[in-house]
Amino acid sequence: MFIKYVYLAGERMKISTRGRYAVRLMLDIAQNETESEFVRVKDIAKRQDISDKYLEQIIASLKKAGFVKSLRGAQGGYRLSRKTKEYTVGSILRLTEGDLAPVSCLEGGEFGCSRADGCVTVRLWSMINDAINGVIDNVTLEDLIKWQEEMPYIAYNKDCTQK
Amino acid sequence: MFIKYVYLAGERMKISTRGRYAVRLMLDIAQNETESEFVRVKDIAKRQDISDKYLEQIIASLKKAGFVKSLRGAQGGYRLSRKTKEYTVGSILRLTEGDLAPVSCLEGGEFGCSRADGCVTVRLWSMINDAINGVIDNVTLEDLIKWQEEMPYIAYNKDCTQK
DNA sequence: GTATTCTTGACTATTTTGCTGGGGAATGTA
DNA sequence: TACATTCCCCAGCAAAATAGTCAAGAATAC
Repeated sequence: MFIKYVYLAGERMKISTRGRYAVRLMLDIAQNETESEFVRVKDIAKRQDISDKYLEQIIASLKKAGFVKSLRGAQGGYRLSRKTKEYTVGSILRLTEGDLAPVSCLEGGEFGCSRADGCVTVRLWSMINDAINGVIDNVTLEDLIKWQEEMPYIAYNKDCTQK
Repeated sequence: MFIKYVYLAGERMKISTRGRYAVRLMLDIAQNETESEFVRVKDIAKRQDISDKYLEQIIASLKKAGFVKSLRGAQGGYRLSRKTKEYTVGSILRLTEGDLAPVSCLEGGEFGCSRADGCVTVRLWSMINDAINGVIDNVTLEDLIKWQEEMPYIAYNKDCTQK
């Protein structure tokens, strides 16, 4: 044993697999559902190369929020409950990641900070927050699909092979 | 015991205490150093209400990167090695938080993803990345100080009472 | 010489992440 | 009605990251 600890970059300010998988999940359903057919988790799992058990867990929160409809039993599965342009990426991410504010102070409610007005740095965090929201609240599932169609080669619809 | 588990929002997409403390630390030094005097960690810890042992750890990486100069012994302490406008918030955060890209694929180098070109979602993560960098790479320590001076009441120079 | 202050490195508790697995309930088809 | 299928719910767990703490040592000013 020569090396005991190897420093790898921290994982802060990262979107977790839950959030990323949720976006891919919704995108997959959007692209594979038909008038008459539901999309099975098992198939999504295979296409996206994600554990189906983990996907089940993630889709549960999407179901709970009414983002998808489900049907049990044979020929069952999931489908979107609205049109693709009605889902912003932000709405999907917030369901699975929680509030995306870079510091808790900004979250408001129980976790907000009462002294936020007097903090310089909070002004900074607030700017970061606005910048992030400016993107995720203005990109919809429809946009993602459009981007994919514009791609001249095979699009993986996988953000990465990595975790 | 009635409640066993309480679900609190996840901590993803959050700037860690290390990063937030580092910004406050630099700001504190900037505001308290003089021509002849260094700023002691102990004093910063007291002013900022952060454990001095923890601050020592954080300032070590700032020292290592040449962001601050130090002097040991009595009357020793730390001071900035450059002008306040030469430190962007991004440079400070990246030192303590690592790369701030929201997904590893974007980091390039060892952690980058070779297939990034073919991913729709990566285009999205990339937009978020640009938005974040657009803020943190354009705000300097000098700006923070200016903001604080503009504040009509006592500014805490603490982003929060919270962790 | 002595008090002070930085410097280094190891250690630890807690939380979060990223899963896995078991069993049950509903549904369509034969 | 039997049965395979599919969603649904809950429990648990290993690895990693976070947010520190602790102890001992080296340099410096007075």
